Amino acid sequence: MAQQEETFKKIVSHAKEYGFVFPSSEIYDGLGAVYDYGQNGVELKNNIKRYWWDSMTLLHDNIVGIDSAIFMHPTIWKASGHVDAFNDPLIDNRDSKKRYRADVLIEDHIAKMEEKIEKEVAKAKKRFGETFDEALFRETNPRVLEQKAKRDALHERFAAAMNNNDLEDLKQIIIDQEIVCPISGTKNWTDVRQFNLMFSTEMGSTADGAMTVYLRPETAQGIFVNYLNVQKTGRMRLPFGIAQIGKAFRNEIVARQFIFRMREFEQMEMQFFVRPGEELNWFAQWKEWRLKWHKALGLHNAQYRYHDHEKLAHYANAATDIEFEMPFGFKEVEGIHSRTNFDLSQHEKFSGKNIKYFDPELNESYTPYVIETSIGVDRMFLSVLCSSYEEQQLEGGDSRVVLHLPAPLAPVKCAVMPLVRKDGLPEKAREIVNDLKFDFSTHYEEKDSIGKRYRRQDAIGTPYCITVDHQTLEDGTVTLRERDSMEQTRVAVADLHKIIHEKVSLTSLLRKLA
RNA sequence: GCGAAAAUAGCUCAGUUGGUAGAGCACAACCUUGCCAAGGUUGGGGUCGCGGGUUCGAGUCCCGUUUUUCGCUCCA
Repeated sequence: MAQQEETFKKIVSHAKEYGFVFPSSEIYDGLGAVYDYGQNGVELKNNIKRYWWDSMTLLHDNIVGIDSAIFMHPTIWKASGHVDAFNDPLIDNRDSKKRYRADVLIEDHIAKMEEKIEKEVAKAKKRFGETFDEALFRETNPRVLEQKAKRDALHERFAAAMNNNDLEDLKQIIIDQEIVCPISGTKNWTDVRQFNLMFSTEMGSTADGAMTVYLRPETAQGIFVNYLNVQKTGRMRLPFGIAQIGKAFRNEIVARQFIFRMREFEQMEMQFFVRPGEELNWFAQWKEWRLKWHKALGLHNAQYRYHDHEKLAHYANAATDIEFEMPFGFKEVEGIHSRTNFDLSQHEKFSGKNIKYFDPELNESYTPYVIETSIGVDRMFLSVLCSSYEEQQLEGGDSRVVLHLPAPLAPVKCAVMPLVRKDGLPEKAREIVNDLKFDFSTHYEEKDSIGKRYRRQDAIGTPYCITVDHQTLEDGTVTLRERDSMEQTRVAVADLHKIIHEKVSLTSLLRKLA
């Protein structure tokens, strides 16, 4: 584990040193949990997005894309449940230094009261045996009734406090009920504080009553509120999907682990609309397809697993994560959720508009069910970076750091370098660059020894290095050096385009999915 | 937000009981070599995270603050 932490640190510095990821606002000491993508990072990220987008929109004739705005009508977040669910009242125990959700503490306490009642009942049952009338006992036993009354009173007070956002009363409940910290066993609590995980800002001038709007905490809602626009204008029939890539924002209490959890992040989401009753079949299908998409990358050392959710979110009737083994353990990279018709029904309720789908085959209207696939671009980026990174020991005691990036994702596809900086070799190399640059991201390098230049390209994961030497001038061939094997082959300049294209184009990846 | 540790050149770090800021790598120019990094010469680059205090004098001691890392906590 310690070694993996070391490796992770090295990956983070490598990402900065080679222009993949920089801390945001670095010259002002940085901004917590916000990062910028550098010259190589942005290329890698764009390539990941392109791979996902094409796999959705090109390979499925029933999936189309949209790009919805980050600002949306605030009521959308009431309908989706984010206004309530993203507001957590938190409380700390001063002795154990542990932080808890105040509402969870109280709910646990209520559950304990429930247990007490059940214990009473079980005890009586044991005592009276077969003749025991459980229903009657529950309604008449004074101790059970007393417990029930206490529980109901607490429940009512708790619900009121939550509804009114009464943080003081939440704390008072914890004090009154003598709830102790499960770790320290003490009642030394701080005040309850509210953490709203949605960023908000004002739209319009404050003079005429500005409206509070939120930066979206997920991109999905932009798809839900547009699904009927797309369905009607695109003449889509169920089942069909809408894909979107975009930024989302969450004011995380603690955001750490590099770009794994950021306050501003990017999602690639596809919402797939299906007939009610068919959702679990489609859920299984997408679960399979999505893992295949990850595995098609053929990442060095990559490990994946499914993690099925036991405790489901309020909107879901099935959910699984695709987890990837990062240096800090298996972590969620993608979520696949069967969201039922929760979101669309909520929007129907809150907007007052009929947004049902008319199914011409069944000749009836209904609210579609939704399967969501949602992937964090930045997490995907991190997983690709981590599994590609290798410190390789070479023969003769040498070592190199190489990124075994899948060639179609690599920020630079090939580097052209003259063996020496004279005899017309630089000019010849420039000529080759000027031919290749229209189709591939191509670097030209003439500084330092040839070996050093190879190492620099290895460090950013460039699949091919093309070296121009004296023989090139005579017979029009160059050496083509492959990143992973370091092997060199002599090829004609005229064949370069075809050879590189075969290896670095997205097409080869996409064909694996078909 | 709580606790612990850290902050000196682009990177990795040294800097003695407080006394004129250093090394290696990297970077730039030139020379040399020419197929798997670290040859030579020269040069650029730091108000030592920031703000106070003690002192004749602070990178070094004291206080505050910011940021980062780790742990706790949270995670649709």
